[in-house]
Amino acid sequence: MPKRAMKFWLMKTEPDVYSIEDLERDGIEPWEGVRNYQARNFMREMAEGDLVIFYHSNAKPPGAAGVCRISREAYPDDTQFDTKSKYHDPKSKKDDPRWSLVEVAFAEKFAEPVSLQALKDEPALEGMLVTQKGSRLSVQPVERKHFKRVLKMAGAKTKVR
DNA sequence: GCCAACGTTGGC
DNA sequence: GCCAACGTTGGC
Repeated sequence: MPKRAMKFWLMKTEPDVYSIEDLERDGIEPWEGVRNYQARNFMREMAEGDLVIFYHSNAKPPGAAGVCRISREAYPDDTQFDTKSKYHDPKSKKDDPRWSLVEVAFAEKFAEPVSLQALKDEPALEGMLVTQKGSRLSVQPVERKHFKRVLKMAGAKTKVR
């Protein structure tokens, strides 16, 4: 079977909790704690090699901080069964896990983050979910043309054809 | 710290 | 199934 075409995503994180610098240090990180069905469903669509804009929310300023890629496709998030975890979900069943995670691998940290304001000000990014008011979704699909534009704005090393 | 947006929960 | 109450996200 041929591999499906690469897809593009955006994942949000608060840099106080987990930043692009943390990922640069760690190399690979299991993306624990997503507890939103829409975000979970997008993670389940991800395949190894997909590229992700690493987005800093609740930052000064908020914006795109770098790039990572999916290094392992979705599997059950163990923290849902851990009563000591803040991500514990008492309603999730071992034989039918409710929450999944993917693993992401560091690709690059932008020399300068591309701020949310800059994303909003770029006409070529019209329609990009993250620029829309009230968009709270922490895992989002990104159109190829939008992804490429963000890379260009960042002067990124990562190249997409 | 405020608050708009929006997802989830639970009573009915 | 409706919807009010509540909780969370995340920009500002």
